[in-house]
Amino acid sequence: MTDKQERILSCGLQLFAKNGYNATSTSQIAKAAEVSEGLIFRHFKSKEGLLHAILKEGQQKIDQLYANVINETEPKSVIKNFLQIPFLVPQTEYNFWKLLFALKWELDIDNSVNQKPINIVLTKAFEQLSYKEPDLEAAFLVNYLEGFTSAIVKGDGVPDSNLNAFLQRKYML
Amino acid sequence: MTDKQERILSCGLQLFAKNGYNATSTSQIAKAAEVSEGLIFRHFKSKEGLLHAILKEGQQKIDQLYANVINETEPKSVIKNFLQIPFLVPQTEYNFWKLLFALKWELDIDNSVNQKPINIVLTKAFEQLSYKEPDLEAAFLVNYLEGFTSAIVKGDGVPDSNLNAFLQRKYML
DNA sequence: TATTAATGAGTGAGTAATTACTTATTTTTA
DNA sequence: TAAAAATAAGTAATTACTCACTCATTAATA
Repeated sequence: MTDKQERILSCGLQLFAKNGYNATSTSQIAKAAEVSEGLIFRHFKSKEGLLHAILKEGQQKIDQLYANVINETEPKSVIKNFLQIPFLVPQTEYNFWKLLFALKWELDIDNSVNQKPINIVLTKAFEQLSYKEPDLEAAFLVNYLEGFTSAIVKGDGVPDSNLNAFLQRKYML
Repeated sequence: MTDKQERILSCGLQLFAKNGYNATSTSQIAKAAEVSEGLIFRHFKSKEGLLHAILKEGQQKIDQLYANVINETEPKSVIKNFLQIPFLVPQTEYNFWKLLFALKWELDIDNSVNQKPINIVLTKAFEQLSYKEPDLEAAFLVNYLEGFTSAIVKGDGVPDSNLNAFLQRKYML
């Protein structure tokens, strides 16, 4: 991975996140990365190739984030860690999350593959805590977190921890 | 409002919702509406002008949807009606909601203007029901509904009423 | 009432600029 | 010195938008 290659990835992420995939041209990326436009196509074949390279790089970070939930065994900690997810994202990675949310609508790139195992683990946790309808409890929280994450990534400020503290009380975590 | 004018609005909404604003060209819209491309600019001045005309037309439907919550006085009904919102959207209007969600990321057109009064009314409802932290209860549900609505509009199927029934039990509505 | 003037809807053929991408060539590196 | 990295200068296609024009209907005038 050369220096210019990294700059293309970085500037590509930045511009895609800020202005959207379709509204960002390869010439803009080249100019921002101080690189000839042709180099983008030499390294990534196409504009879409560049996008997927960017996504692949970020996927590791997502997996790492979800690992705290999936690898946890104690049911209360599963729920607690799940609700903590948005607070574990460093602000430097907000661009990547912004891009993910946008792509869900702009193209049909859906990242919900990772959400199925989360849902299962979460359901199991509520089950162990003797909740009457564990699957619906899980679905409820998953939808909440989607909305919450969307809001903080959109506003790109530090997430409000009051709501999280409130939920920890509510669910006695 | 002439027939062709209506066709431009309708096809514009359809294509913007399906493929995104930036990925839809005015020539595509003209072809779909069986209209000369120039007519779009005669009536709506610009591509962005067309977009805003489409949004203005749909805004009424949103206001109508939220009215059931804001005009309600009985606190339990406020919460109940709020949670009902996604089920009141006819499938014929899914395109419009899809467009709203996409625009939130693609351009910076935010529709959260309407959400502030909802939040206030919802907080007041929890207050009247003697919840200890009504503002956080409201924020929790607002985030949930954002995630839930996003999911059903994205999957454009009929929303699952199980989750809603579950919440009505949970909050004793 | 007959004629003229004015208006708005609609079209088709343009425009310059930008798009994603290619190719031939040069520079850098191992 | 051979291979890889990088560039400059292209390409055809598409973009949002404009222009000059026709046609039909309505309003004003003689």
